[in-house]
Amino acid sequence: MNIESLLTAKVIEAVKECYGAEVESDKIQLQATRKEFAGDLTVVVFPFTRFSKKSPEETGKELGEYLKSHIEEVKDYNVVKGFLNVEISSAYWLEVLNEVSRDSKYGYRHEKSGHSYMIEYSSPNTNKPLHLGHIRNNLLGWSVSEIQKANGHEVKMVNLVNDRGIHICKSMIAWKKFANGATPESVGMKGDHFVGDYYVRFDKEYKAQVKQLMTEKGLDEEEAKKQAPILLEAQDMLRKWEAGDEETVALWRTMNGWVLKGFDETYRLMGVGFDKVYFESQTYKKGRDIVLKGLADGVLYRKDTGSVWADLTGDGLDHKLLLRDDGTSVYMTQDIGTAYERFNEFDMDEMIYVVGNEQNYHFQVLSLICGKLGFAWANKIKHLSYGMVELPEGKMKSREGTVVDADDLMQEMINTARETSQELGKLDGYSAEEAEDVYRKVALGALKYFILKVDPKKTMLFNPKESIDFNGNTGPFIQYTYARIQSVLRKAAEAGTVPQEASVHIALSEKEQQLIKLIAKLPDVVGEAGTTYSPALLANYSYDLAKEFNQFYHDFSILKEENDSVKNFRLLLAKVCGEAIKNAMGMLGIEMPDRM
RNA sequence: GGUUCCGUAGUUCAAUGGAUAGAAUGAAGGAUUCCGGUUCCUUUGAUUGGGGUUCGAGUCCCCACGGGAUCACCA
Repeated sequence: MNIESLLTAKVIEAVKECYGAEVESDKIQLQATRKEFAGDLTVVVFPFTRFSKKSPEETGKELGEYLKSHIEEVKDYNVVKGFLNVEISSAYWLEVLNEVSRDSKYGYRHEKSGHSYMIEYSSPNTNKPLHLGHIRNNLLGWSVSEIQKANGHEVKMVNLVNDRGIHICKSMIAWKKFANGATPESVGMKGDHFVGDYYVRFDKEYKAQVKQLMTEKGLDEEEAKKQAPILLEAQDMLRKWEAGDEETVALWRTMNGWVLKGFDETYRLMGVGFDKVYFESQTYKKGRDIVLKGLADGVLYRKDTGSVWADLTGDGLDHKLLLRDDGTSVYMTQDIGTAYERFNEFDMDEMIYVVGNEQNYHFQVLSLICGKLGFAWANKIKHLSYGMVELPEGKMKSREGTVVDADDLMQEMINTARETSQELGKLDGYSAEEAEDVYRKVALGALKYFILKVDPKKTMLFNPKESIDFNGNTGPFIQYTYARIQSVLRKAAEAGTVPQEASVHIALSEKEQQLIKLIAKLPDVVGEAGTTYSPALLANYSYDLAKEFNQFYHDFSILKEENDSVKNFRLLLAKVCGEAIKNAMGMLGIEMPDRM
């Protein structure tokens, strides 16, 4: 039993004993004592004053006295205003340290929780490469999945690739017209970039045609936009695709193949992956039958023109189209269909969609309609919504070409890491390959940390230069601290000292105890996973830990300590701290280099 | 305009309704550097405004102001 639950139980007991009142455990507020006060854990006593009918100070003293005499580990207590600060014995903290040191997977829950999640993230379009916004999506999706796994939940990571529609046809038309049979291989490009270029090429041609129609034929802009020949060609191609035209489907298959191969490379470098990949081309017709059944059941209604709608005005929303006049599906219809199939297939406790906040409305409506259609799983649909990523130069706008490409960005980060590192020459003795591996870890660590440390729902500003700084609240700073710990341990090992379990007779200094306390907090931080910000919590926790270690390291001579048992204890503390950092950062997908 | 999210030091980010709102970075000064690009200390500086609920509000409620997103027979 850890000290928190013991304290909670005893406080309940004390309130009953002293004031004859029953309180529930969730009413007991325990928090880490602020540094400026003596003590380790603080009980907020305000809630009990209504039972004690005494001042907060007096109540705190009575409870403190009870705890002190009933719990061995409670060394002392003090009361400041309405806060009961409890001091825990050093022996307890040392035991915690020893316990943690035995568990290399510290921070992970080892038993299964029995809960299961499906997490959909990434969900790219196959007409252009991934950009900075996708990076936030991918990192969040992957990290949240890892955190849920660490909590003992079963997690299925899935990707729904949007591989059909007019946008794909645009790239296809442009390729047909302008490529002269070129392929990614023939021009030496990544497939997603190659296809993306033709998408841009389409847009350029389209704009030129619209302009031409306006000046030469005197059409107004709206009309010109509808009549541009290249757009008509793309629309025609979509019809052919849907009709299963062989040549069109073959081209579609080839070009999608190029793109997906490119995506795979990006995902690999980013360090994310999926248990299952869905393709919209295989699912886009789903949902239609469900909607028709809803119509038959009177949950939905049909307009004179033939289209099918859901009336959500009763829920403060609008009417939502589900089937067009011609009977075909829209995005919402497909999502209802895929959700239905997924819940049939896996019956998970929660289905989390990691999608940008521009689709908040969509998911609100999705859950609502599924509920109206009578599906029990409607409230298991969760939307992990995240804000846009902006750059110091301002917003990304695809129209203005200010979109930051994911591959380019990662490559630039790696280049920066290489330059900084080579200047400092700390990797001398490493082979070129080993060194490259370190640069990659640092670069991606910088990127991931910077993005994940921010509350997902907030619009954030990504500054590449700041992110790769070796100081401050950054990934590389934490990696650096970790590398230094490894270096100290190597040095110690060379001298023949390998940290063993620490003796319980050692007197702990404040700094040492502080560090142990922080390490002990890791499972709680991971346990926050239900909230959407848990990656941010973990990131900021890792930083606190690294910073605390630096202070600890600065204050004590680890390698020069002459007392063997003290030296052993400090080495052990360093080792455990390093492992905690590694585990916490691991859930963010950030790798720790042993040297950098 | 409707809906919704956000608004915290110069800047980038924190703060389960709890104590004197924390870091980082920037600027100024000082101390230290046991393998490390250090590290530490001091100074500077913030809850958009107004009401309300509460023992207690950056956090919850209402209003105003400012910003983002969304409001397609696109996905």
